[in-house]
Amino acid sequence: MGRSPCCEKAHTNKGAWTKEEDERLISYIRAHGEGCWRSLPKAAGLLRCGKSCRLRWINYLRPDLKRGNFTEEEDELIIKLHSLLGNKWSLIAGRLPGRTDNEIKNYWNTHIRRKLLSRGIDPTTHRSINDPTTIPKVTTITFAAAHENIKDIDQQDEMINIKAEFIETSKESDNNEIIQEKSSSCLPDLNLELRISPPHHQQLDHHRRSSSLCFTCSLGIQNSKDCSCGSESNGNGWSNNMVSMNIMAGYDFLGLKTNGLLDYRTLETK
DNA sequence: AAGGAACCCAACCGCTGTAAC
DNA sequence: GGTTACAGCGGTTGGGTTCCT
Repeated sequence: MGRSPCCEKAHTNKGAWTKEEDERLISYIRAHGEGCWRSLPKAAGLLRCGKSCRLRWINYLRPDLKRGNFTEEEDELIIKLHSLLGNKWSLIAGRLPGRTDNEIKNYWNTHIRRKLLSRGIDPTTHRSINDPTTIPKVTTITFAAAHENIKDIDQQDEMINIKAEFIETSKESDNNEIIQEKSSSCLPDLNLELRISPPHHQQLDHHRRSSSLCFTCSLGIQNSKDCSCGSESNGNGWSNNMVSMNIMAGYDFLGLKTNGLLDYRTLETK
C-alpha cells in the first residue's frame, strides 16, 4: 500500500485565509521553519491542507517578498526572460528576487501581455504581429559553466557548454525601437525563438564515432533506445559521464529543469 | 448615483515527476 | 513493481475593486 493521506479533506477550510490563520502559519514557520507541508497544518493547528499552507506562505506570507508595483526594469527583464523561457514562471521568478511565480504570472497576464500587444508584438511568440514573416537575424549566446581551455577530458565532461541562438527581429515598431535602443548595448533583443545545439566538444566527439546524427541524438538524447545512428547504446564509445552530461545538457535545457550544474539564475545575455 | 464592464490577484485545480510504502 | 501521496508547477477561476457610461 502507499502512504497515508496528508489530510482529511472533509475537515479542511477553503477560500480566503483569515488573519488568524495567517498568524498561526507565520508563527509556526518562524518557530519550526519550512519543512514537511504534510504535517504542518495539524502541528500548527490549522484546518487547511498542506498544499494550501505552502501556497499561502510562498505567495503571500514569506518575509522576503517584495510587495508593490513592478518597476520598468523588472518589466523588461520579465519580457526578456519570457522570450527565452516561455511560461516557466518559477524560473523567471528565480531571476526576480522577492517576486513569486504566481505574482509574475498574474502580472504577465494582466499588464505585460497588453503592453506587448500595444507594441505590436505577439506575447506568445515575441514576434511582430503585423509582419510575422519578418526574417530574423540570429544572435548566438553561449553559456559555459567552466573554462573553455580545459584540456583534461574528465574536466571537460563536467563542463556545460550550451549554445543558444536567439532570433532577433530585423524590424521593430516605433515603440519597440525605444526599448531596443535602451537595451541593445548590453542585451540583444530577445523577441526570440530558442534553438539548442548540443555541446560543441560532444558533437565533435560523436561525429568522430558515427557519420551522422539520428533524430534522437540530434535532440541530445544519445542513450535513447530510439537511437538509430548505428552506435550501440553506451557501447558507442561514449564514456558514461559523456552520455549523462549530454542528457543533462539536452534534456534539462529543453525541459528547463535545473540542477546544481546548470543554474538559470546565472543566465546572462551577452 | 447606479450598474455593468473591465481589471486584479489570491486561491484553487489538475497535471507531472519523485519518493514512500 | 505497483500504488499512492507529496511537492512543485502552470493554468484557470471567482470574488473584490476600480473604471466607465
